[in-house]
Order: sequence, then structure tokens, then C-alpha cells
Amino acid sequence: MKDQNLRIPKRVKRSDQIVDSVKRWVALNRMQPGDRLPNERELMEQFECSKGTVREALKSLEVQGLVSIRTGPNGGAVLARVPYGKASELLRNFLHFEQPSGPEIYALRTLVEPEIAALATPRLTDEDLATLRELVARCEVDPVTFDERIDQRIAELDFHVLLAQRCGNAMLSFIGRFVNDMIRDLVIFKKSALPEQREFSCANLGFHKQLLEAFEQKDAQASRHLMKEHMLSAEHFNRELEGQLNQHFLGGDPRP
Amino acid sequence: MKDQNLRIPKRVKRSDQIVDSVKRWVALNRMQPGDRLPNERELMEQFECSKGTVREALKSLEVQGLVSIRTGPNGGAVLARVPYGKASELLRNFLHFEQPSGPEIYALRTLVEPEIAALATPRLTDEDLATLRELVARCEVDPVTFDERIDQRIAELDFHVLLAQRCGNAMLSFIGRFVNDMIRDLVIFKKSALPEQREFSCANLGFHKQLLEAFEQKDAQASRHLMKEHMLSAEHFNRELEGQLNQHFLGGDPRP
DNA sequence: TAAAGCAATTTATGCTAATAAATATAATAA
DNA sequence: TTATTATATTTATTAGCATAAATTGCTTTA
Repeated sequence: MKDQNLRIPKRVKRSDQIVDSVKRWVALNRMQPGDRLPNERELMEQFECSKGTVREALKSLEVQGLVSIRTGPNGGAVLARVPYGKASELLRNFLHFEQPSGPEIYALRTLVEPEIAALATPRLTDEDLATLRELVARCEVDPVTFDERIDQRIAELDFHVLLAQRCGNAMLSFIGRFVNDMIRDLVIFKKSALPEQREFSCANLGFHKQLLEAFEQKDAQASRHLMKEHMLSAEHFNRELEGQLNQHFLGGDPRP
Repeated sequence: MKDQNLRIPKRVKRSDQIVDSVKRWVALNRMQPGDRLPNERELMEQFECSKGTVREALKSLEVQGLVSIRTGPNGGAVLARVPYGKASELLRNFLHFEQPSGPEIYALRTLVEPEIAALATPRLTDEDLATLRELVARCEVDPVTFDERIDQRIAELDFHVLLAQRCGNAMLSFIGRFVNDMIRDLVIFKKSALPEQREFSCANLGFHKQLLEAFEQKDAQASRHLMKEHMLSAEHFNRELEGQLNQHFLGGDPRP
């Protein structure tokens, strides 16, 4: 079979030209989220093309998360901030065929989380600290049902996500949220049932409690150090759990 | 003005349903890049909708980089790997309104590059090493014209990009490429003209030469350590250059 | 035989017109 | 005042038709 992906289309499509024009126009006019684009009819006239072509261009902008489109009066295409979920989804697509392994994900996490913790420490508000305390509290009760175990894993991860959201570095923040989302998908429904998970969660709880203290005392260095230890511990436990999983599946591919 | 972004549309659009269906179908059937999707007519029949709706769905998949569409026999929508440039562009959109600062970008770089260097070290082929040597050689001649200076900065960054491409961890690889792309855009046309840039480039050249030795000896630990020093040095120089830039612009916003 | 050119086929691309659905605003009725 | 209804605006979807692009295979030519 011939490789069909390397072919370069001869002529740029009309809708893509419109997308580029709109993007330039938005950048030149320093337009802000909430500002409205012309409606479909006006765009048709402005670009001298049909409705279908305009709609393809708008669809493209919508998929990229750059505009949000609604029907009705005062509807139409409105400039938007790209929501985290959108960017996250698109990066997932990129990784679809690479399927990062558990150890790879945890390795990245170990790199970024200590810095995130350090950066977030002086930026956490009292409200943030209260939220963190609540998340820790949710992990302190002894889980009975499977749903309770799941809820505790979510709470553990939300602890890290909140820190990422507060670290003040947009890229680091994104990576922090993303890597914890990856772990959520990777871990929750696969390993939470294993008996070894219990020991893992206890260790996590201990680290989170210590981290909370460091946050309350605004001790960024302690935060960084504790988080590093926490991450190394998590990497260790993950390796153990993956080993157990492989045994369960009797040598089959652990991540089919 | 009312906030129009938080509104949730009543009914999911038909084209988005189709996108989801196709995605599920692709995942379920373990379809690979190069595999063809049904053509527009077949999709119309399968989803019992009009051509316009199918086209919007395909456009969505195309914008996400999941398919590549061509006309002609054996054309149509073909499953594709999301190219790096696509994922990168979409993440840039996400960061558009946050505009990461130079120090933020360099901070992330300092976090990831040492690990990338260590991971890449045992994976570099002889060809890779030759390429790296060539990139270093391009930086050794004394730059005369502005274009030559630009070319050397590109070569410096390509050195890091190649390492990222070889590190074997898809996420880390993406972040490494992305952060160097950010630096490319941030730095090239703004700071390369400053006299202080020359000293910066000499320091970089020195580190790259030492790194090359570590790569040739397959010494991952040395690579990691050297890269860490290299990054700390780069962060330092960047701060200096930003200071100089601020002086040049007489207190105005250095990144308008 | 091999290369170049031509035609047929397949496929997306683009246009028009008409109708349906969603929603904000204004008018109306309780 | 409050709830309901009407109406205007805008996107969403449909249908059909014409056009353009690209590949395949055939034919001609050297």
C-alpha cells in the first residue's frame, strides 16, 4: 500500500483560507474572549462564498476551541478561551498511537510535581487549603465499597490537580493536570481492585498530610522535597502494582 | 454583557455524534494509520444524515489531525497519526491568552531537558550523533550576518529537539519539542541582535560539545548532569538578556 | 518495450434553496 | 407582578446539483 499521508494537497481549501483570515483578523484587532464574530450570512458576503463553506470554517475554529457557537439572537460564533478539556483531548489524540506506559507517565509526573508543589505553596489561598484538607479527609475513612475506593483515588488525584492549577506557570499547570488525568484513566479501573492498592493509598495519604503542613507553613522547599519523595514512592508502588496485574493476567499484555 | 460561554447546548449536534461514533469505531476495530474510512456517500447512508452533516464531522476529524482527506479514487478520509505540528498548534491556541513568559518557559525546560538527555543517551544512533556533530559545527564558525546568527540559534535548538525526539517517552518528547519551539519564537527575533547574545551562544556551544562527548560514551548520568548545568546557565543568560531588552525599550513592556 | 498522453472513474468541493430547531426579546394574559 | 405566548434572529440540517481534483487504465507514440 502506498503511503497516502505524505501527499500535499495542491490547493488550500477555501474554508481553511477563511480560518486563517479570521485568525489574523482576531490577532490584529486584539479581540478578547466574549467578542463576537460576524454571523454566517455576513461571513458569506465578506468572503464571497456559500454557507456550507463558512460553516466548515466555523466548525474548524470550534473544534480548535477558539470559538463557541450558539443558535438564536445574540448567538453565533463567540471568541472563547480554549478550555483545558479541549486542549487535553487534542493532546490525547496525538498520543493515541504511542500509548504512554504507566512508568513513562509516572516518570514525567516525578519530574514536574515537585516544582509544581514549590511554585504553588506561596500561592495557595485559605480556601485552597480548606479544599485540600477536605480532599485529604475524604481519603482518611476506611473504604468499604468499590465506589468508595474509586472516590478516594479521585480525591488523591484532585489534590495534585489543584496544586497544578495554582502553580502560576501556565505550561507546567497544563502538564500537571494532564499527567494526573492520564493516571486517572490508567489506574482507576485497573488497579483499584488489587489488595496492594490499599498500602499504596495509605502511603499517599501520609505524604498528602505532610504536604498540607508544608503548605500551611508556606515552606516551598519542604513542599518540593516532600513531593519528590511522594512521587518516588508512587513510582515504586506503581511498578509493584503493574507486576501484580501481569500475574493476574497470566503473562498477557497488561495494557491491551 | 452576559457570559455566553458557560451555556450548555441543549442537544448534541448530529455531526459531533458522528465524530464520536467514528472515534469509537476506530478504537474498537484497532484501526491503524493508513486505514480508510467509508466515503461520504456511505457515511451518509450509515448515519442516515445529509452530506453536509457528514462533511462537518469529517472536517472536525481533520482539524483534530485524526484523518487526512483527499479527492480521487482511493481518496477519501484516511486515518492518520496526529502530526506533531498539529498538536503543537492546538496547544499554542490554549496558551494564547496566558502568554507564558520567558522565565516560565526556561523553568519548564530546566525541568525536562536533563531527563530527556539521560533517556536519549543510550538510544542515539551513529547517524544521530553525526547529525548532532553537524549541528554543533554549524555553531562553531564566527557569525557575521544577522541571518548567520539566526541560523546558529536554530541549530542550537535543533540539537535539543533531536534529543527530545529520541528520548523514547512520547510525552516527554512532545514537551521537549514544544518548549524548544516556544523558545525559538520567543528568542530568535528579539534577542539575537543583542551583543550579550554572543556570550550566551559561546556558553551553549561549550555545553553542547561536552554533551556530545557524554553521548558518544553512552554516559547517561554525565548527560543528565551536563544538561542540568547547561539549562541553569541558559536560564541565567535569559534573565540577563531580558534585562537588557527592557533597557533597550526604556521601561516599556518587553513582550507587547 | 517504455514512456507519454488521454479518457473514464471515483472522490471530495462547492453552491443554492428550503426547512427545522434553539433562544432571546417583546407582547400578552393571569 | 408573574407566567405564558408570540416573534424575530440565528444556527442546524436536509436535498439536489454542478464542479474540480486525483488516480487508474487505456492508448498512442517513440
